[in-house]
Amino acid sequence: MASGSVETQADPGQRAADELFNKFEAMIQSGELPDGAPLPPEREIVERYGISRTVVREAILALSNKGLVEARPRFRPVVRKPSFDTALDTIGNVVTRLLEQGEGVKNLFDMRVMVEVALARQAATDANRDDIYRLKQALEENETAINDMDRFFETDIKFHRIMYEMSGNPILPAVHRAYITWLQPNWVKMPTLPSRNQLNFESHTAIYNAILMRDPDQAEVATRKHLADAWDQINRILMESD
Amino acid sequence: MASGSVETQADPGQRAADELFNKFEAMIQSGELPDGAPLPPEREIVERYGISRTVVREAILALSNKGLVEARPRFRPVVRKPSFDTALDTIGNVVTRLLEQGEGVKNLFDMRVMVEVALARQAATDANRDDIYRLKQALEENETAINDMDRFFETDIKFHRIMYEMSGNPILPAVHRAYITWLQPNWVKMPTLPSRNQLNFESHTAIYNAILMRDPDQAEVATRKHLADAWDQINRILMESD
DNA sequence: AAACATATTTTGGTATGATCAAAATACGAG
DNA sequence: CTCGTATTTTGATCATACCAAAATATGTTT
Repeated sequence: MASGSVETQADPGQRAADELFNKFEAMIQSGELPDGAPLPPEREIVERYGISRTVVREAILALSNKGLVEARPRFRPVVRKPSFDTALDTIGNVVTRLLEQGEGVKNLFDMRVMVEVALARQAATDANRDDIYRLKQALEENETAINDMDRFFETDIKFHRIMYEMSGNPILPAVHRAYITWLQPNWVKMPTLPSRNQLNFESHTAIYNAILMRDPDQAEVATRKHLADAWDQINRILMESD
Repeated sequence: MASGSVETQADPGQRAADELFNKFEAMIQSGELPDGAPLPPEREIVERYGISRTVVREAILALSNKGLVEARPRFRPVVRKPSFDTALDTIGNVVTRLLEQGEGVKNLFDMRVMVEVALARQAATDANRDDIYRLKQALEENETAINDMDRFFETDIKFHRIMYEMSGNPILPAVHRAYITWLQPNWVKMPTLPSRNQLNFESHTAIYNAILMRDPDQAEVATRKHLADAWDQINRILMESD
């Protein structure tokens, strides 16, 4: 298995750019380059490390591609501390392409259903008073927004977000954001009607009630129904555009 | 708002390298550059598109960073058709760093539990004869390997993999692979004993039986217990190394 | 003729230096 | 102090060159 005894720690055969990349990655990780700070000018890096600009650019490119810094075309790259969010952002492009083919969207949506069902069950079992309060809050906001398309959209997402947050696992809100980001484009084409808002609000209520009653099975049923409705609507749109 | 009349379709402000990147991405997507094919030499690309090598390199760099091609240091980059697997590979580095801090590993593990519980429940509800046969097959392989550490390890993973595959959703096997890849490093330090293998095999059996009995609740219980055991062992190791 | 060793050519990685346009900054007028 | 303009920085791109490793061609041995 092991190949040699070259002990430059990781892999010695790496290019200079990789080495620089690692240095910056470490600096970002350690906070020496705080979140939001701009990277030094390329030429400065060049002389500080005694390497060519080519290498510097490639390293920065890599940082950018991996989401460790945000680099708008002509601007100084800005540090973005890595998080699960940025990690998911990084693969956004690729995922988007993947979704375009075959059952892509359906598969991702199914994953979402799976996760949300699990969250609902978990909530029904474990949610504490505070969680439930927050959920209720969101539900009420949702209700007051039934006639305001934009706000309903927002509060709808928020209700779900709280479900993800209730898990207490910081990975899950990131997953939620990813679902939103990746599935949204398929949603927006959908004409929103107040009647649909009303329906969705009722679905949310059903989920909330099931959680309140500490009934995982009911929470699952309500969640499935809610998402199945949503899928129906999406699906109808997708069919039309084919 | 709108700046100019530069109509390079999408967003004109992109760098030359991005443009080239997109071209290659399209070629990969369309199969014009089939999976496994090496990219043309840099200098050839240079003259074909009339751009500088800098740009070519940056574009290739980006392809590499995003996982669309695989580029070992001194070798010609090789096309790797994007898939959920490669997408997850892409963020592997970052995720690994993220896991190192705080409750990272625990959080990812909890996600895994959540997903596998959902899979087990789903399997108990939906698994068809063929699925169950494959699972049984894996279970038997698992049993015969109890005294062979390496093979047990393999068959252990395979058992779980089949659970992920049974979902019929191609995203899930990719997720499984990601879990394995990201959590593995924390596992390997763990001394494996035949007695532990025996225990794990029994856990697998319990899950299998619950699915066979079409009992989602029992499938959930068995899965939770199995993974909780695994976590106990991991945790013990992590504690020691602190 | 096949296998192997060696000489050539190709090609990726890196370094320099230069140019251009846009961004950042300094500066001066109102 | 604010705003517009002149300077300076700086990112993006290009052209060229060199080196070492990889790919390939060539010749030698069995």
